[in-house]
Amino acid sequence: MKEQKKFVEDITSMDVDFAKWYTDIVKKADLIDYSGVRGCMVIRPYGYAIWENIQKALNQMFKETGHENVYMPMFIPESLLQKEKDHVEGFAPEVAWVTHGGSEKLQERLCVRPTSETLFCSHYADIIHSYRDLPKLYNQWCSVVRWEKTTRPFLRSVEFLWQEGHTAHANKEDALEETERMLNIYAKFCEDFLAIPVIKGQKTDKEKFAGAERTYTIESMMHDGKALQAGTSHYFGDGFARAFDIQFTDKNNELQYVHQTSWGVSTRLIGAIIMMHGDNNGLVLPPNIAPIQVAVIPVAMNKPGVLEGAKAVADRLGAKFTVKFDDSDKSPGWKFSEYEMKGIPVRVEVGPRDLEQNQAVLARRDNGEKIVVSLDNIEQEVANLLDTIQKDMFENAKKIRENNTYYAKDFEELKDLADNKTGFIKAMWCGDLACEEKIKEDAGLSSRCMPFEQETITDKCVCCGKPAKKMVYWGKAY
RNA sequence: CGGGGUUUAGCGCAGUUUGGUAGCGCACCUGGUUUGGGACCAGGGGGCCACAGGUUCAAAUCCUGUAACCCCGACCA
Repeated sequence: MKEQKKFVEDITSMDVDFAKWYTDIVKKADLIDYSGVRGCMVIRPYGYAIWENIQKALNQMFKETGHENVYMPMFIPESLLQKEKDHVEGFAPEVAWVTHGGSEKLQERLCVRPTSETLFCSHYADIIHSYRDLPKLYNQWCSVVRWEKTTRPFLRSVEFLWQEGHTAHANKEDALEETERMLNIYAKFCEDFLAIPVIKGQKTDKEKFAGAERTYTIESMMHDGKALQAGTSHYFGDGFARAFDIQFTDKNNELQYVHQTSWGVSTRLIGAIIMMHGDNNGLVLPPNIAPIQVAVIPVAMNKPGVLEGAKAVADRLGAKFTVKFDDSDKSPGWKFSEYEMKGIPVRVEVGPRDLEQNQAVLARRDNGEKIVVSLDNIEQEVANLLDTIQKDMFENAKKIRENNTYYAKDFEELKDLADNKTGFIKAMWCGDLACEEKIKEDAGLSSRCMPFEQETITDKCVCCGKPAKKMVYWGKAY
């Protein structure tokens, strides 16, 4: 961020206390409110509107690739959850249980879904019989519950909103292709809509999803250099199919197990937007996801013609963009700060001087620049500006990531970087769990992913010096 | 789950040391003047001082316990 005048005094500066800055924004931009239940938040209209835009864009991409939306129950009988061993071990520590219905104790307790693999599998076992039934490409939008010990709005809460796709395929190749396809969709969505650059790669066995054979991930880097897993796509092989007995008859009249995938992104993406783009004046939203793209503010609106003139500009822009016209009797300065806090990409000021000269002032949220444009082609000017802002925000985010990405050739370098920098560290790895654990233990870094785009830094593992198998991104994560 | 902190009006806080009428700023309501970076004047409304027990003539204040939230670490979308 360039040196930018700070207009809003009651947001903690991000360089003073990043965590406090984050919670200030989340509250002051009216995204959430805390609720009476520990770790659960009220998502307020403005925050929810961002989520609705995320849903809208992703839903379209899912449907274009043949997926259908469904809804599964929120309760999972204990016996069902128990069916896949790795899966239950991964989730058991953080599930919430329902033990009573009214005053009656239940025969079998029900878990509130932490994720719905087991429900989809049990349903798929019922409805898949023939190769003609495949693939099954289902997705659901819902909330899930994980009894997290420490929580932060959007980044980690006890209940959160997400989408989970669950698909069943006739063979390994189709399933793997689906796993990659969905990861690519997530990556495209993050980059094109959220202006968040991501690194695509595979999780190590230690970090992969409970029950998965492979987990693909998109990893992003926040403003403070810490890593955030923005989305994951899992390949299950036929492990769940065997546990849940999901079989079909193939063309040769032989019984086969299906191969499955699952993939999800959550309201955590909203946290990513905040931490990626926000500044000391508040939220900064990429135009492609902002619930309000343009705020039109009349200045000195009791002067003759001003209110009407400004309203006319707002109406014209409203035909092409989502526009907020604010004719409340707050002072213009108050409105400027308020819409900056809320991250609205473009502000249009219309005052007596402007109307006299057939012009308006456009102010960019991302860098504070103001330009004066003619009213004649203001729609085009605003369209261009929104476009430029979206691109600049992405480029800026990329620069932050580049400036905070390091290389380590040996353990000493790795440790030194871990102690003195926050960011991604690229280093070679032999593939042994022991080394991954040692790096976590001694340097405080977790493996973020083995990127699809591999580089060769050295031929030896950064930890043990044995021959390296993969280049890995390491970092401190949210 | 460890370590620290907080809890008084919608929000942010003072008052607690030394017990004695519940306060300030912002927000809110009414009327008026204003408006190019969080306007001003006047009037007004709003509180079981987190909860439960004690001590006392008297408790926001002292004692005991409980809960919620925040921050920092270990585990996770």
